[in-house]
Amino acid sequence: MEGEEEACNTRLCLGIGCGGYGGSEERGHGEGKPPVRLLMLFPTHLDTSKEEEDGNRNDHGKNGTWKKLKLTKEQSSMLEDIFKERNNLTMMEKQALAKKLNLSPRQVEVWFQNRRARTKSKQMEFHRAFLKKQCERLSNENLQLKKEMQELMKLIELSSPFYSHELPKATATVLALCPSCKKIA
DNA sequence: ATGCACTCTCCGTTTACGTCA
DNA sequence: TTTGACGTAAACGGAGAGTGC
Repeated sequence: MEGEEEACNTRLCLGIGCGGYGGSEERGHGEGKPPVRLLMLFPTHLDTSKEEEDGNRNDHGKNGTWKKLKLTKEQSSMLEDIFKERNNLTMMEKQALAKKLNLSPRQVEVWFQNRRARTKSKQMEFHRAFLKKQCERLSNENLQLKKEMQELMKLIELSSPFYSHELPKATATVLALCPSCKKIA
C-alpha cells in the first residue's frame, strides 16, 4: 500500500499506518472484554496485503484518494442472486459471503446497502409513474363526466320547460364539488 | 431511571470511472 | 484523439434506533 505513513481519515480504518479510529475491539469495552457483537464495521480497504496480490481490493491511492473497486461479473451475479432471495443478511452471512467472494465484510455490507437503495428508488419511480397514470385517467374521467352532466342539463331543460332553472344549477354546483377539497372542480 | 458506549441500518453525498457526443 | 458532460455504482459520514452495562 502506498503512502502507509500518511494519515488515513477513513472511518474505523484499521489499516497499517492509518490514523483512523481503530476498530471496536480497540476502543470497545476495555479490560479485554469482548465487544457486545462481533465487529461489523470493517473499513473497505482493510486487507492491504491481499489486495496487492489479487488486485481486487479497494485501496487508497496517492494523495489520499481511494481507487474505485469494480466488482467482477461473478461477484456481482452472486450478490444479485443472494439479494433476490433476501435483501438483508446477518453478520455471519455477510462474513461468509465476503470470504467466498474475496471481499471485505464491509464491502458486502455496502453493496447490500446500495442495492437496497437502488431497489427503493426504482420502486419509487414505478410508483410515481403509476400515480401519474392514475391522475391522468381521473382527469380524463372527470372531464368526461362534466361533459355528460352538461348534456344532461340541456336535456332536462329541453324536456321540461316548466322545470325550475334554479334547482339544476344548484345541483350542478354540488356535483362539481371535489369530494376531498370541497372546492368546485 | 439515566447516561454512556457501541452496533447496525438508512440516507444523502462524494468520488472514481465508463460512456458518449 | 481529446475533452467535457453525464450516469452509475462504490464508498463515505452522519443521524437515529436499539442494546447492554
